[in-house]
Amino acid sequence: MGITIKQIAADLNLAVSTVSKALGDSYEISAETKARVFEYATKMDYKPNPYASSLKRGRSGNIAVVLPEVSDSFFSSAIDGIEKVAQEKGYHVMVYLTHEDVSREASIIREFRHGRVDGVLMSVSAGEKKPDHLQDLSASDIPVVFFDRVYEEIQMTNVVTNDFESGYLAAKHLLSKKCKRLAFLSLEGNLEIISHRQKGFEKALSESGIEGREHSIIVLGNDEQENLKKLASKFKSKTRPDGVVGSVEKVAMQVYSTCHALKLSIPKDVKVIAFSHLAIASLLNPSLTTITQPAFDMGKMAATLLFKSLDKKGMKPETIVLKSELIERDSTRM
Amino acid sequence: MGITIKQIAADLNLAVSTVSKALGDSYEISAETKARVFEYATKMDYKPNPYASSLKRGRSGNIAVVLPEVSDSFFSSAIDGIEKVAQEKGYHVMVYLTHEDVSREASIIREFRHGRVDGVLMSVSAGEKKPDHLQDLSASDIPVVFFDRVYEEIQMTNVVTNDFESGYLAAKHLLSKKCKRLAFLSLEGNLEIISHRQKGFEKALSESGIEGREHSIIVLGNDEQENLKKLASKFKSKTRPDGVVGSVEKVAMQVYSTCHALKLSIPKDVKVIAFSHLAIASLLNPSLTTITQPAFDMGKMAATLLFKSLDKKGMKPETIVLKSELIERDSTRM
DNA sequence: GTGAAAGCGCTAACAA
DNA sequence: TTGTTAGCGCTTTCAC
Repeated sequence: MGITIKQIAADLNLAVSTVSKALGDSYEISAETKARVFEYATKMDYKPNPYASSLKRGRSGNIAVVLPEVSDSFFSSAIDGIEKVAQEKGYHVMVYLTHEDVSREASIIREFRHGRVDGVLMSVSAGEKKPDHLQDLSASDIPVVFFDRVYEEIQMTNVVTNDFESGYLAAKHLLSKKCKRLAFLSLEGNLEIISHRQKGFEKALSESGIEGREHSIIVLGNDEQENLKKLASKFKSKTRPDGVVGSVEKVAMQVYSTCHALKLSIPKDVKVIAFSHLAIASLLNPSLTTITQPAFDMGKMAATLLFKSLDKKGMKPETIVLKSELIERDSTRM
Repeated sequence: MGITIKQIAADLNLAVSTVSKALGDSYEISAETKARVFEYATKMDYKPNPYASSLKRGRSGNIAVVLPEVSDSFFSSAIDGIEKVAQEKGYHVMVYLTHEDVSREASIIREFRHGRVDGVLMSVSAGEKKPDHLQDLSASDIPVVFFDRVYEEIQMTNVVTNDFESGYLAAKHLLSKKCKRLAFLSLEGNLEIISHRQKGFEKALSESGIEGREHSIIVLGNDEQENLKKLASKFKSKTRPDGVVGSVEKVAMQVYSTCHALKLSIPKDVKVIAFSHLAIASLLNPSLTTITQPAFDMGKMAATLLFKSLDKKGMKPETIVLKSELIERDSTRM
């Protein structure tokens, strides 16, 4: 371990507190002493022990990022944004993955109430159970900002995109391409973000006048093999959809796999549009029409809001809405 | 913040040390007292303040993961593996991104020598500067495990794949597909992992008997636009390669972009094989032949080795080699 | 079997 | 301007 303040004090014949103040550039300390201390500290590569400071000040300098997974391109970009802001602010980022497991999420979060982190950024995991732990977290005095997958039951600071509108536009897009039987690929587990997208989707359908029974909602889970089976059977049936909205990236990729396996042509047999942030959407076979969220900016924004409320406690919860963008590519071309 | 040991002691009319020992399940404490303490602690949801323990024991319970980026599928899978092991061990994972910036990497690492983390997992960033900071880090008493992008000058524990052999096989693969002008897409910045792959590539060429001037090494950088320009000019030239080895995922995607833009057919005009961990390689246009590293397992292995050396200090540096797998897809089919 | 006390490294009120 | 001291919450010797 590095040198301590105590050691510096001894070496320089000063009191510990003098050194501490000098390092903190306190007005109480003479320029001369400060210079001596700084010089020596630099020379010895002094860095404060983070845990001693944390203990004393009640701040750790760490923030937590709690996510379902990191291999989704949305989340990895969001981390990028978060990490950037954190580095600028001198904070350290602890990453926790829930893998959509609510009980794991709960036990992760419980750890936070005892000082390991000063604030939490979170995208909640899908799951059926009542999220008491989120209530607890928000009731604690540690600031939390939700992003993307928020939980509206509790009033918190949220960073989201225009999901309802995007779901609406996605369906509209497919309808404009003459699709007759639309399917919305949902994700099991009560995510508000999914249901907003779905409601937008449904609104477009009801406006279209085509009656509902032609359309379908397919609820997929966390098990890829299961999903592929479910999709295959749906896509082999008489009522195969000719237009599909993927509510998250993963399910869109599963549709691609299914169509490849069944030798269905995208976009001829099935048109596909998906909520996705994939940088390489344009390189897919065929290139994928996406509703792309500003993932990096959402991460940055969420982190910025978190730091703001760390600076001055007691900020009012607010909800920031960033816009997603529909980018048409070959998977929905006529 | 939660309740403290002191508070428990007061509430239960015990000494602080008694409570501490009881919670530590010390043999000195009577079963009865332990029971009382445990019960009360559970009821009050007591969790030790991590910084107080850290300060006292000299261990933080945190590990650092230092990576170039998180949006590469190799790294995100590796994080997955690391995080899994860490969660099992009760450790917390701090993520730091260098964005291939050596000086940023250096300043990140410097922070570690003062107790914030107990150990470091690292994949070094590409860069020209002499990595003194890595020397320093390895000289410090904090355990470090390098994975994938290691730095062989210093004897450390490493987790790598069979890069030389894979580079060799990649070139062999292209040669077996009748490619005549091979190109190796390198990454600027002296990464050993890249040069191993390149040396394997070159060995295959020299064995093939085809003379070297037909082949090329294209060195790409961190700026995507620059790279695309460089690739476009290369691919428009007379000496356009008809077989390409992408040394990392990103450059392979840039080749795809370039070919799409120039309307070159993969695999007819150019065959492409790349080091990549993309789950959706099979969904690309065309599906991409890959050399796939066991990213998740490498992360797990690296973390496991780190925890092992945290448990008992002074372990000998070792190098674990995991095997990559060549998966042929359409991008190299004849 | 329990408690008192020192101290991890740092900060901050107070004294000199 | 500098130094003394107490204490953040916890662990760990050592005494009772």
